[in-house]
Formats: sequence, C-alpha cells, structure tokens
Amino acid sequence: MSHTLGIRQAQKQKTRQAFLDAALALLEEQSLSSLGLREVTRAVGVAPTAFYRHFRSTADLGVALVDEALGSLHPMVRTTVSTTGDSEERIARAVELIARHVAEYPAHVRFIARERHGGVQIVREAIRAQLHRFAEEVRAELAKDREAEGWSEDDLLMLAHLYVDQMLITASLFLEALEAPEDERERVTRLATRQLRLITLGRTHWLD
Amino acid sequence: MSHTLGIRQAQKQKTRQAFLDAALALLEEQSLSSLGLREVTRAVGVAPTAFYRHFRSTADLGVALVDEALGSLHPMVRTTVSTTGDSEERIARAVELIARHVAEYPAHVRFIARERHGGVQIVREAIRAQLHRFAEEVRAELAKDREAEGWSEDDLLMLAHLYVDQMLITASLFLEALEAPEDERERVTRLATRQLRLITLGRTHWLD
DNA sequence: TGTACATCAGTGAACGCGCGTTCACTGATGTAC
DNA sequence: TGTACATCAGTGAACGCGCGTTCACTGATGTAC
Repeated sequence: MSHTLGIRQAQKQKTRQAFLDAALALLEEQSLSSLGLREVTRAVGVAPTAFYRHFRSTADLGVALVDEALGSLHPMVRTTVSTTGDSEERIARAVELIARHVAEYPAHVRFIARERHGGVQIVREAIRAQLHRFAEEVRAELAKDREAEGWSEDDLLMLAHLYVDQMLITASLFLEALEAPEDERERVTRLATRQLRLITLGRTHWLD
Repeated sequence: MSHTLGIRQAQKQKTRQAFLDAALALLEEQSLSSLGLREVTRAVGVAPTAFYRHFRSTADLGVALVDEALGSLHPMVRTTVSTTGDSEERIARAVELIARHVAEYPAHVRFIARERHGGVQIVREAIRAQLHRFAEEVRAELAKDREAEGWSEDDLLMLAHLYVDQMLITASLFLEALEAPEDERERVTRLATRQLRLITLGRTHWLD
C-alpha cells in the first residue's frame, strides 16, 4: 500500500514546506499583516512568482500555518488532560508538557499567540475554530472523569475553555522566559502550577 | 492657577491626538507592525513630514497608544476589585464593568489584545509593564480583604495575575460579540460570570 | 503698546527602493499508446 | 521499451505604485525690550 508521491508532487510539497518554515522564521519579529510575499520567497530562495503556485496570498499561507501549528497540538492536549494520577501529579505533568512543547516549537507558539488577536481576519477565525475544537476535546475528556458527575455539559465546556486559555497564557509566559536564565522558567512553572491548583480547587467545590 | 496652554502648544497637542485617533482607527484592521506613516498622516490630513514633529516612528506612536489605552483603565480596575457586597454581587459587577468598558472603548481594547503579543517589541514591553502594574494594584486591593488572611504575598500576586488575565480574556470575548446580536453578549456574560465564580471558589478553599 | 527677532509646527518637492501582480516562457516530469 | 504529447512548478522581465526619509522653506506664535 506504500503510495510513493511522484517526483513532481514530492518536490512541490518540499517547496511548500520551505515557504511555511521561512514564513514562521520571519514572523518571529513581525506580524502576519506586515509579512511580504517577496520577503518570503527571498528567504526560500525562489522567484517571487513561485509563491502563487502554492498560496493565493500571505493570509492564505497564514491559515496553512495555523493548521500546522495547532494540528500538532491536539495529541499533546489530549495527553495532558487524560493523564492519570492525583490532581497534583496531573497539574505538574500538564505544566511540564506545556514547557516542553514551547521549548520544542517556540515559533509555532509565538505565531498562535500573536495571530490569535492579529490583524488578519481569516487567520484569527482559523485559530478561533481550532481552539473551539480543543475546548470541545477537553470537555469530552473531563466528562469521563468521576469528578464530572453532576456537572452540566455547559459548565464542563466553561471549565474546558478556562483550561485552554490558561494553557495559552502559560505557554506564552514560557515563551518569554525561553531565553532567560533557568530560574525565570522555574518561576513561571511555580506560577502556572499554583494557578492550575486554584482552578482545580474551584472545580472540586463547584457543586458544593 | 489656571495655566492656559499657548496657542502653539494647544494646536500641537490637538494634532498629536488626531494622530493617535487616526492610528487607532486604522489598527482596527491591521497590526501595528504594518501601519504606515503616510497612511496615518493621510488619515489626519497633514503632510507626511508632520509625523516627525510628534513621533520618531510608528512604534513610538504605539507606545503612546499603550499609555492612552491602559492609563484610562486603572480607575476601572480598582473600582472593579474594591466593589463591596458578597462575592456573587462583586462578580456580576465586575463582568458588567468589563462589558461596559469594551462597549465604550472597543478600539483601545482591540489594540491591547492585538499588540500584547504583537510584532513590535517596545510596544509589547510597554503593555507588559502596565499589566504588571495592574496585577500589583489588584494584589494590593486583595490584600485588604478579610479573605486574604493567611495568604502569602506571592500567592496573592498569583491570584491577581489570574484575575487580570481573565479580565483580558473576557474583554476580548465581549469585543468579538460587540457587533453580534444581544444574546451572544449574554452568552459571554454567563460564561465569564461562571469562570470568575469558579476561580473565586478556588480562592475560598485555597487555605483548606 | 509696539517693534525686532527667535522659535517651531507644518509644508512640498525630491530621492531611491521594494512592493504585489501580470505575462509569456522553459524544461523536467507524467501519461497514453 | 520507446515515442509523442500534455502538464505544470518555477522563471525572469516588466509595470505602476506607495513607501520612509531628507531638506530647505514658510508663516503664525512667542519673547525680549
């Protein structure tokens, strides 16, 4: 069943990926709304016109980046939420997973944080849609937990959004601390841990 | 003691404010890193070179916008946190104040949400510094509360940051719902209220 | 109050430059027989 | 396997345009006497 791509298609995909990588690198120091087409092609090393073989516009490229950046995040989110152990262990594991993800894909995290409220509408909408999917997945995972007994669907979704937003805030803090000395990252870890602990406490007493 | 500004200085301030207003309007549909100097002067109705009489660059203008947008927020934050009544009343009042602020200064809220993680470093830093000030103010207000007995300074600051971030998330949701039908804003109100309620529950049981 | 000079917010022409997009093209890859 | 034709990713020249910044300027406002 091994379906080998034709030489032509394989090369095209390779170039497309080079566009995504180059754009992501350039977006470290600017927003998508100021990213130039020629700037990207220059970084890739192809003619400006080659861009149109892959994307309609830089906004279109942005949407592709959303899929790349958040697509890879789904397994991580599910792992985080469905981790076993008591709540203290689960919180520690979640914070550690976030820190590791930021260290491994800093440009992806930066892109999402930046463009979530950025100047390009269709990219904002793509991110929003993906984050809704995340919240829905988290809700589904939460629903499996014994602690979820007696909770309404709506309240579970409310909590899921709280977790997802908290995850993004924490990721953004780790990103800022990425180049800083180790103890700054340690500080973020302690802060994020306690915030999750407080939210979890609220969750435990929700039905009191 | 009424110190009247000279005609020249008054006119200069007026033009400067026109720059800020025009920029804020233009930033509804793009990010600061793509805002052009000529674009702003065109909107104001002055020659491009007039820009340099007021700002070194668009980044410099951005920092001025941060001060304008967040400066006006300090009294509101303090009012929100120091409101009297039981916790349910305080939560309702806080959410209502946020909704009202967003309705009154939508462009300011959009600007802060967008540029907090935007592509212009000194603007990000200016926002970060102001949000730290907010968190510090909130911590000070929280410390006055009877509920704060037994809390460490560090834990109070952790909670303050949680509230500040939650305020921004809620403001951003209200902003998205601004043009939507009334029931969408109602949905945001209910969501934000329950999230604050859960955080407050966690706060109550922090020392258990 | 009037005069002479200083200040300075805003002007307008000019510059070199990089932008996004169009178009007809090339030559390697794919396909039909 | 070989041949003839189709496809299409990437090219390179050309376009008109708006950009940020410089400079010497103007004329209303401010100040010293």
